[in-house]
Amino acid sequence: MRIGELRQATGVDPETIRYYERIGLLPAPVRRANGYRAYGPAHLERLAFIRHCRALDMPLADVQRLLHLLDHPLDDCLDVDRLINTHLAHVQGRLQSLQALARQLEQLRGCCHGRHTTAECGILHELVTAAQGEGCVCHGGSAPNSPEVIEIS
Amino acid sequence: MRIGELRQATGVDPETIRYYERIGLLPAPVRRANGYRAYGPAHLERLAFIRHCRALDMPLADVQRLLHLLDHPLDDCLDVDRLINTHLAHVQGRLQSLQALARQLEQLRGCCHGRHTTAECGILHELVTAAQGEGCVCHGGSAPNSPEVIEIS
DNA sequence: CCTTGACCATGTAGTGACTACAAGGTTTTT
DNA sequence: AAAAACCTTGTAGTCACTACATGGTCAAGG
Repeated sequence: MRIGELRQATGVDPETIRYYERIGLLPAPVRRANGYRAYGPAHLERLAFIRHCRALDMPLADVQRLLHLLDHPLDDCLDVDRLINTHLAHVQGRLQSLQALARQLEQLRGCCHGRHTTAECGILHELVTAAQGEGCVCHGGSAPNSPEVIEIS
Repeated sequence: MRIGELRQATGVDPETIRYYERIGLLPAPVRRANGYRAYGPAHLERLAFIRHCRALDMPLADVQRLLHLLDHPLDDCLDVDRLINTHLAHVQGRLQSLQALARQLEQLRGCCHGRHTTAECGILHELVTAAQGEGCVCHGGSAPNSPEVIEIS
């Protein structure tokens, strides 16, 4: 299959597929006479595996390690267990800080009572005074730093 | 105050402070005779505001907009309300997908029964078959894509 | 006076996981 | 024959920093 057909089958953008190849995550396929990449079912399976791990929010480095373990079936599977546990702890930590975050934002939302100018805006007022006070997240806590939610079709 | 004293006061790294100045988030302060940046209390307040918003996981573009609204007190505060609501919806969405994620990982964790080779590893087996099946996250769902949790001291 | 160390300056490049071009070649469809 | 849809490579942009290289400035100690 060509790269476009692989997209059809997996929903992964060709640019992303080539990116995975560039960083050594997906093995380089053979080429047709015209230079087009020719993928087989093994590529399809591997790409699906990668996307599944990504859907579990694993960093590509972890996916790389899992793929390596898949390729070496005699290795110790304790590594897999450790990796999953570490990742789960990471996710749970982020979950907790996100929950604290949502609570803060919900409180904040109640502060703007639809007045007219930003000078009187309760939210802005809250933000300014909270930034100066001690009881706010940014004085001694940890906070999430996550850009965007991606859609995996 | 010098940039180092501003770090003392806010816990923000000088490199980050200069970065904020470079992208126009923090106004450029006056310079001493030797070229060192000289900050006043207004900078301290503004930087604390930025960090507080960041602790609420707002992207810098949103912080920029809030700072603009702060600088123009006669503007409509409905914009503030909208911004917070949009951001909260975003956070809540990410919270939900993270929860689904944690559940998946917890299930997965139970699949490795400490056997010896990765060929027999239940987790890897689960991951491979799930990637091929229909009932997994990556077939039609959305997944979080967030690198790391930052510490804001 | 000299050195050491801490501080400050600028500019550039790296991170992760893509995404978006630009500039060109190929194949299929109209 | 022309247009469209596809493929190739390479480079640069995203976000919010972070790290480094290279050099200037300043206060304390010997």
